[in-house]
Amino acid sequence: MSISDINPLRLFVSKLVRHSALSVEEKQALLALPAHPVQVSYNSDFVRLGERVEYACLVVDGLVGRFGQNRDGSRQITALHIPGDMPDLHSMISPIASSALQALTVTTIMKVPHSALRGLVREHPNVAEAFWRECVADAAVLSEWVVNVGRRDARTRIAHFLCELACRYEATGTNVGFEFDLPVTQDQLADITALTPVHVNRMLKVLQEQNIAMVRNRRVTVLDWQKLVATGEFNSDYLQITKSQIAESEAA
Amino acid sequence: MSISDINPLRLFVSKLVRHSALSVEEKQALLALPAHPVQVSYNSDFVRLGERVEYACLVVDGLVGRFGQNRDGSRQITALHIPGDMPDLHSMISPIASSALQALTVTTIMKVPHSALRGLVREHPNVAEAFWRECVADAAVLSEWVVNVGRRDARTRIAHFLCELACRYEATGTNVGFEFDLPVTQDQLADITALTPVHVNRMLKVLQEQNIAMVRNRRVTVLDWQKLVATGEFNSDYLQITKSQIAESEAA
DNA sequence: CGCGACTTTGACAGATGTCAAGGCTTGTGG
DNA sequence: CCACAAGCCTTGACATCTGTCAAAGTCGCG
Repeated sequence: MSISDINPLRLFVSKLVRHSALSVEEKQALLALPAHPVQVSYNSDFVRLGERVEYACLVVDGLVGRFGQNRDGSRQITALHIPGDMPDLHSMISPIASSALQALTVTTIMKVPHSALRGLVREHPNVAEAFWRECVADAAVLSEWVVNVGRRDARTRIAHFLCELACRYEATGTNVGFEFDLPVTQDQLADITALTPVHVNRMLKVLQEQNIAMVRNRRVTVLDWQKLVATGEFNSDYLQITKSQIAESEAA
Repeated sequence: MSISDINPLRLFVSKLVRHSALSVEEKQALLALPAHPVQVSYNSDFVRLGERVEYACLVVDGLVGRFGQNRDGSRQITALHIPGDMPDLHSMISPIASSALQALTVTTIMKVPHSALRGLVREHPNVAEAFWRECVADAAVLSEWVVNVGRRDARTRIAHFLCELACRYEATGTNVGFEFDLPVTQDQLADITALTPVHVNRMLKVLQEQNIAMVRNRRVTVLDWQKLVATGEFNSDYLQITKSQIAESEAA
């Protein structure tokens, strides 16, 4: 089953259910949200810094990065979003984009009008709370990224990122196991980890030589999950996902 | 007038009003929130990682850091909170602390029970929205910190931090101008900027030699604001504060 | 086949970290 | 009022990690 066969909103609802209890009606209202799919091409900004947006985006397929930029043009990805994520859910509350969103590969998103989101939230305060909680969860990830980029050396930093992504994919139930897609160039990985592409390359080589993980052809193969977690100093608590919650969300 | 003479909740309300329109009743309800002051001593964690908290904290006086930690014990401050901030407003929605809070100096906080916050929000959905928006604003700062720590060199990074703090203090109206308190040791500054204390010291020396800013005796003196902004590559947009909004909030 | 984008590698440079010693403040107790 | 201790700041010498530059190799695609 390809990811695109799933109702993309369903993925998002599963994600909400991981941290918020929703009634049947609330879930149905969410699934009934109007949304139209848009194909976004590789490397294109589909939300620009400072722009006022009228809709929030749901990632259906592909990968979306939130970008920060420097005077000298060097880029930093401050958040990475996989299918089922809404990278700018917060825009429904704060519609001036505080950073740009870019597709890191060919990706398809769905635009969900703010008007619909706001209507939904007005009817269902509990959903508002779930949305808010979702924003808080994203902030926890941001906070961990500050630590990652600030205080861990290159090899550790990359390992940590791979762990995070593996867990997040696992939680969606669509890309499970010790092998998953990472449709990202080493240049983009450098923008994620705040390293140079050359150094990313070196560290990936080391990770492979040490039989920890292999990144090749836009695909990650975890060779030794224990070691990867250890070298990444990874503790998944900040992601607020647990196996049991995943099982529960499946029933959504 | 000392900062502690102001009703601390008033500072917080002013902050909300910067981005959210609140009615008179809503403001009054906020100001009527029960809260009792607590003195927190230097370097003490008053919220621990993983702890379930029953109240959110309002910084009244002093400085609070949100901490991330590494296996090797090195620390990273992921957010800094000044008087008028609620460092863990989000805990009312997500009560398991995703990181520790520590006082960086002798500080006084007020504990506001979640029950009261949740009651208020139930009565006033518009306040819920303001709270949510406040959390989003905090996330925007986090995002900027990822860029700062990830992509700027040491001197730039420190300059950027000083600019941010100057603007945030200015917005509160309590610590205005080109000189402000920064009751923080160089070790703590290192934890904020993801540098070593030694290197922080070297860079502060450079900033002073270049007549940009002086940090001495827990106090910052901006020698040339233009230069500081330039060397920090600082653009205050992400803080979502403008002079006009400050004026407006004064009327709150 | 050949072009373009990406990856890989080596040699070298530069920024920041590490270690260690000494100087300055500040507060305390005699 | 002095002496001392503790914490903080400052500095220098040196180590290390990561960045820079440049060239060659690989891969996929038109």
